[in-house]
Amino acid sequence: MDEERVAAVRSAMKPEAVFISVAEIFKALSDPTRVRILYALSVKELCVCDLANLLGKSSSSVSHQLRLLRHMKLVKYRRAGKVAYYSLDDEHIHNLFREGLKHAEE
Amino acid sequence: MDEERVAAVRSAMKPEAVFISVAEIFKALSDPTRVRILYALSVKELCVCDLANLLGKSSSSVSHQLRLLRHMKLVKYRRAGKVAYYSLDDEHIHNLFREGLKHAEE
DNA sequence: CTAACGAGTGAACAATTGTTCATCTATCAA
DNA sequence: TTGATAGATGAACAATTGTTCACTCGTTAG
Repeated sequence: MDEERVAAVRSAMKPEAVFISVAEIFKALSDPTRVRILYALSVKELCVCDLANLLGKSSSSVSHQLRLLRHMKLVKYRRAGKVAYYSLDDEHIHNLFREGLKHAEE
Repeated sequence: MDEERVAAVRSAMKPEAVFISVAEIFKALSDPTRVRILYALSVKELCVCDLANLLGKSSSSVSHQLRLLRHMKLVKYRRAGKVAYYSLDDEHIHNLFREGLKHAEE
C-alpha cells in the first residue's frame, strides 16, 4: 500500500454525506419498475391506474413506488377529484436517464 | 383510466430488456461504498489494499464490490505482481457520476 | 344517502443485498 | 523451501427490498 497515494486521494474525497446522497439518487433508479414508470412519465402525464395497466402491476405496487419517487422529488402529482396525475418533477432526471440509456444500449 | 392515453405511451415504451439494463447500471451505483470506490478511482488508480485503507473497509469487502463493478465493466484492473491496480473502465461513468453529483448537491 | 372507484398505506412475506468469516491461490522475500 | 502478503471467493448472516394483502380515506355517480 502506498501511503502517499492514499493520502492524495483522501484529501480529494467529498464528505460522506455526499456519497450517500448520490447513492440514494441512483438507488431510486435501480429498479426496472421504477425505470419504466419514469420513462412512461417522460412521455406523458399519467394516473396511478394508467401506470398499473401499462406496466401490468397492481395499483398498490405502483402507488408504493410512486411514493418513493415522490419522496426523492423525482415525480410530482396533481389531484383531479379521485384521480392523481403524476409527472416528472424536473428535467435533471431526463439527463440522468439519457445517460443511463446510452450505457444500456451498448 | 384513459385507454387512448395509455396506448400512446405504450407504443413509445422500449423493450423490457432495455429497462432492465438501465436499472442494472444504476443499481451498480446505488451503494455508498461503491460510489466512494468509483469516486476514488476517478482521482487515481488504486489497489485493493489502498481502497480498503481509504474507506475503512476490509479488503474482502472491497474485493467483492470490485468484482461486481468489474462484471458491470465499470472498472478495469492490471496486475503488477501481488498487487491489482484498479481504475475506471471508461469515461461514460464520469458523466453519469457528475450528473448524480449535481442532483446530490442541491 | 349509499355503493363503487381511485388511491394511499402498514404489515407480512420471499428475494436480494452487503458484510464478515474462513479458506484458497499466487507472488515475493528471506 | 518457508512464511508473509495481496487478492479472490463461497457460505452464512442480518438488513433491506419489492410485492401482495387487507384495509382505509376521499370523491363521485346513482
